[in-house]
Amino acid sequence: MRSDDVREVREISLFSSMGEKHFDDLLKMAYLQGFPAHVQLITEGDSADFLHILLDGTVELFGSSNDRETTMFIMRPVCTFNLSAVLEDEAYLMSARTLEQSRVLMVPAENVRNAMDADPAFAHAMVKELAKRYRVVIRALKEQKLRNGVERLANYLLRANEQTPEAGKIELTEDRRTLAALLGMTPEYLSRAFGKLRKYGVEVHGSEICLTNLDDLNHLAKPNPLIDSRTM
Amino acid sequence: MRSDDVREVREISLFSSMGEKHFDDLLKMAYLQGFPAHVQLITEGDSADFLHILLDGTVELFGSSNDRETTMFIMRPVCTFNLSAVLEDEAYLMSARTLEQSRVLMVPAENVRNAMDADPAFAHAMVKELAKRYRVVIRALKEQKLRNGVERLANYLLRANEQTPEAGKIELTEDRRTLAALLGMTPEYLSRAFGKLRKYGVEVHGSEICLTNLDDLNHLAKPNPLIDSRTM
DNA sequence: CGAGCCATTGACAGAGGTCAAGGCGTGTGG
DNA sequence: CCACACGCCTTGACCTCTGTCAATGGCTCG
Repeated sequence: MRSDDVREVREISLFSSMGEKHFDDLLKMAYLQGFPAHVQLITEGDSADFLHILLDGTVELFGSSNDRETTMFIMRPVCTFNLSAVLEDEAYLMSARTLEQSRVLMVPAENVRNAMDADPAFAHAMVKELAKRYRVVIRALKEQKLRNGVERLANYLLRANEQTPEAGKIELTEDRRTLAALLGMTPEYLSRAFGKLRKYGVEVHGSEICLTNLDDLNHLAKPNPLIDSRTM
Repeated sequence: MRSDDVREVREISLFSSMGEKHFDDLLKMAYLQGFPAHVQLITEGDSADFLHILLDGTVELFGSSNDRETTMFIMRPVCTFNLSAVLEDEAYLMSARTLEQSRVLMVPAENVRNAMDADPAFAHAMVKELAKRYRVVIRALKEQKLRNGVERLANYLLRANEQTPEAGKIELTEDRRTLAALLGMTPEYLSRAFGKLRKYGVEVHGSEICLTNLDDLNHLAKPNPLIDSRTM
């Protein structure tokens, strides 16, 4: 790794509090690699050789079974993925692919486990990261079991609206197919779900969505902080 | 806590490797409490004051939103629950109730966080526990998104069959309502799902289920180790 | 023996998936 | 520059999955 990169990595919160020596050991044999869009980084079932840390770009975590596939999460920097597989020294449970050009730091799993044992500050940061991820998954499972498709879309739009610069105007960053899989439905049904939201003030113009009646939309979606406060 | 209880708790794997002093500190102000069946232990949204460790009995974790409720997990000893809320010092994301008479160790959240910082062996055990729980949830989310109701039931039966003493003969431990909620469906649909499995050799006699044609059932269920290997 | 809870069943309705067709934008090669 | 192909999104028709509501019957427990 270039020394510029090392400095950059050093500063992200996962590593900033760890000891110098342990940090150097951790990055031994680590790669900081750039990938184009639509490259598969991880295949579920493979043994967890590296902890991946997304520094730039977008990565999709997805799962497959029996010729079906579903998007589990869309990851944006800075975050780790498949940390639990590394800690447990087991197979990855999710596959990963880039959705756009991305930079990923790949740290050998062995190094991570050693650093956890050697450096309490790093262990602490990893625990925080893992606990945070855990809560994201619990929220996703609750959403999947407690809401129907239209409600999931409505709440997704309301969450996106929280993070948008201009309130009421959302720019969808993922294509329809990916969004549908993330929300747990087919692209066809997603189209219809948008249709059903029209009378709640949701206007669709390609990847730009306008919310013109937040009261009605909130009334339909009934957002719940124990499901929707997802700081990912 | 009685000294008998302390000895018993000391031996469970979460605590066995930690230092004597840290163990004593951890259990300060801790309660080991027995509960009858059908008692609510935790309400989602409350702040996480205690780490709960199930020593005997059965506990159901469930989530609610908008007048709906769903069973998230059925916990059997020995295991922790709502660990992530304790580590993050945030609100519980799931409620908990006993399904049968149970004994639960309740450790003040503050003590857990202190012990994590003070005792690397304990921190290590907590990380393992958290990583294990994380993987259970990921599997549950994959199952929910990648399988329909009948397939979820079929795979549930196959998993139960793995842990039963007499192969092909399963004793269901939860009532139909709870099983249905765990599998993400209504009790009525669960009944019909059992009906659909009849021609795959699934015979229902109350809480006892016989699997008389494992080949056909496997062919329908298509179990997948990345979803079904759930050691909970 | 009756009240009440639970599981099942039937009839029906709505949610959501599948398949096929068509429109629209984009890129490419002639 | 245009024609065409291709991929993506949408729409319609249709069907399956799943939920709702009501009725029934078995079971437990007073």
